[in-house]
Amino acid sequence: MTTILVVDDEPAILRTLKAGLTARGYEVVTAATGRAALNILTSQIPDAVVLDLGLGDMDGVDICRAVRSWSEVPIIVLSAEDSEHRKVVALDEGADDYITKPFSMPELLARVRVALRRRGSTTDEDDPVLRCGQLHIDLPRHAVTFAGEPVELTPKEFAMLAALTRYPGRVLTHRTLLHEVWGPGYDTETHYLRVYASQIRKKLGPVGGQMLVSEPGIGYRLLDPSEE
Amino acid sequence: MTTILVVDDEPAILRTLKAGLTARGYEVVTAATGRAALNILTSQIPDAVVLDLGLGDMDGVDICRAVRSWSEVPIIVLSAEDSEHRKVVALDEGADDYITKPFSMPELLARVRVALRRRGSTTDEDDPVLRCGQLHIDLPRHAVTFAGEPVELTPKEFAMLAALTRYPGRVLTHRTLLHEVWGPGYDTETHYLRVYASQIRKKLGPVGGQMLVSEPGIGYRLLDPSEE
DNA sequence: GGCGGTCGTCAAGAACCGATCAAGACGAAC
DNA sequence: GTTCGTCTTGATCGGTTCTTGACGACCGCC
Repeated sequence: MTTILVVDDEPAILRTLKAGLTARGYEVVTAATGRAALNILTSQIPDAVVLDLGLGDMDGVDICRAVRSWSEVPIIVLSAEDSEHRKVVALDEGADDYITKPFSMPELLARVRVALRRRGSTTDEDDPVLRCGQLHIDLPRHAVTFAGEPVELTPKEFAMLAALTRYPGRVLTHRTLLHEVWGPGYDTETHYLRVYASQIRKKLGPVGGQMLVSEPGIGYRLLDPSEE
Repeated sequence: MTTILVVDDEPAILRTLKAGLTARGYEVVTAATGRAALNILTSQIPDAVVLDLGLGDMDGVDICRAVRSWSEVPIIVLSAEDSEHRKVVALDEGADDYITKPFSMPELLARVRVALRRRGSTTDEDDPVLRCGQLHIDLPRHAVTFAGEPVELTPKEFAMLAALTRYPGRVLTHRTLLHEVWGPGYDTETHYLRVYASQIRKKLGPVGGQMLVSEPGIGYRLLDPSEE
């Protein structure tokens, strides 16, 4: 879910913006004061910020500067002033875009899309990898290694092991696992689990295989060595 | 040295822009036609582009779209038209900003700084030639070579191979590939992928063909020799 | 010790998926 | 309108994976 923080002290504009953005499927968080906005931005960073410069309690430019000290979240500034100097200052202090009121909703939405597009394309960090002891599961690559050695798993085997690795050390019930891997309607096919548990253990080798333990009558669990 | 490409067919504006940007220490390259601009952009990618939409020989939006197929260079669009629809289209087709003429030089400079600031933080060197082992893909020219030998690909084949080469060694899911090449609405047509994977392998030859491997049940992947 | 329940392993058939070939549909260029 | 190249769709083959059944091991309980 893409979340957008909208900051404006005029309830009418706030309402319009929220409606327009929500209609496009964004999750909208609102703030009516600069203080409230900063509070939100220190706890959960949204995917973009739409910020009215003319707030009651503080200058929008100060908010830009403050936010920029800890986050690169795109900021789209709205302002009633068409002052060139104001624009330049806001843009230089961290705003990514500056729209002069009155603005059109389609244009604002287009500029929001631009801001989000950029964010999406630069998410070039390393893959999120699930770990449990020597077991590494790279979800986007669908690659599994144990003690550095690659492990070849079939799709179902992979799904089952990934489900277990998501909650290291915790028991997943038969039902939960079947639901996760086979989908609904397989709640009673516990035999599948035995077969796949066996194959996974075999493929993980004599050492790794011992990580996958069954809790009789309940389900399966992946031992988390960091907890022992 | 920071280089900016300025595209405008009116000599007077071109001169003004060049003077303003040069005074701020940027290296300025100019083009008076869309064709000239694309020529420059296929060989050396500047750090930012200032593009007038109203060119004599082609529509600026088409330039945006074309450039976006191989580069993420920031594009700031200038236009005499204040049409909302035009703005939305340009922004959605790849423009990063849209300024309506007449504009002020300080504002333009501020927006150029915003564009460059972003680029600076995403150390994302913009090479229009993708490489993966002996495979070279020249995006702007739609040219592919393997081991120096040219490979003739159809548009769809090219798009699919380019998508894979953008992430060497990574699995792209069936969904992702279909989305990338055929657009939304083809999520289930995995047969297309098999047909095209087969054709690409054939055209890459016995050696190159082995680079394209399928991850059963998941998607396809281009082997990255530098990783093995 | 016998018995029912659960778990683990093995193996075979079925179902599915991927690769390839080939023919028809479609669209652009002339 | 014809021709050419590309895209789409169908058919088939070979291989892998999934499902299913059989069987033995283990445990707690009567």
